[in-house]
Amino acid sequence: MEYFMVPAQKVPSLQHFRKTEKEVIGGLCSLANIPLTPRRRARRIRREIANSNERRRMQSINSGFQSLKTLIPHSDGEKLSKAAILQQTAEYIFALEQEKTRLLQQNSQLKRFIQEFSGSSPKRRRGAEEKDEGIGSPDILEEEKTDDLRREMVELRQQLDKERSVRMMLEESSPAPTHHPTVIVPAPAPAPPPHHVTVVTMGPASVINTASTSRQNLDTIVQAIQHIESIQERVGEEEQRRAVIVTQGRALTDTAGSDTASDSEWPEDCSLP
DNA sequence: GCATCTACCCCATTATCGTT
DNA sequence: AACGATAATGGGGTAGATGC
Repeated sequence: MEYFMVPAQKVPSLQHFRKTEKEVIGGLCSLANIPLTPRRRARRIRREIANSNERRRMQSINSGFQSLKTLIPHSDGEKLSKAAILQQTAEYIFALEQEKTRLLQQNSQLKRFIQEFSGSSPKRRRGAEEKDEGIGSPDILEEEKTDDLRREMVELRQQLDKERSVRMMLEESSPAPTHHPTVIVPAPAPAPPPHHVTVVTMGPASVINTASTSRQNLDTIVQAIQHIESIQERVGEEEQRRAVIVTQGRALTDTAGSDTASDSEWPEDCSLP
């Protein structure tokens, strides 16, 4: 994180970064020891960088899938393909929306009951009595109405308790959604113009954005170097193995004419001018 | 305005690995 | 062995930035 805190004067401009990038690329080529024309060499490096970027992109997509997986109810250790994760997420959202609608309806129903109860205040009741005077027995009607409401209230309360217990059961059976830290992928927001950007003039978020972009570029190059190094290592190991075989006087005749690992690794580059 | 570069996205292909 | 899922890779398309 120290990387992001460097004072503006000490932060190299992207122009400078490009220069160092070229140096790194030059180093990469010499490191790989590949007999390439400069154009092909550059192309090769660009491809490595593109591959690294693509790898990172896929990783971010996968981390998104993992985040989704933690949010949908599923049993621990259950294997879910990406397609299954998407489908189940859609189903889960649909179910949640339905439940929300149902709860909202229930809520408004309860509100209506409350209003009716508070509405049947002594004052209003008295008025009703005056109006109904002589027509029948208002007290009995009022009692019936109250009984009905009471019954409905009890039913609703039972329904609510039932819902609650079902929900508790569901929560216990399915793992609680754990919010693992997800890989934060820089938003595809247009990056500020490289040459006009200094850390001084930008807000903290922009600083992090630009710095993280540079950091990512560096990471990409480092990954490319590591990739080429690993290829070299494999080639070296292969050569060592062959040397051992030769010194032991048990060299295989077909080994001499076979392609090297590097040949198969760089087919296009070595076969074309 | 145009050519070039770069980053990003998308797709097809291939390799690998686990499951049936 | 067949099959499905996934990762890696190569290559094309495109939008935005930049230099001329």
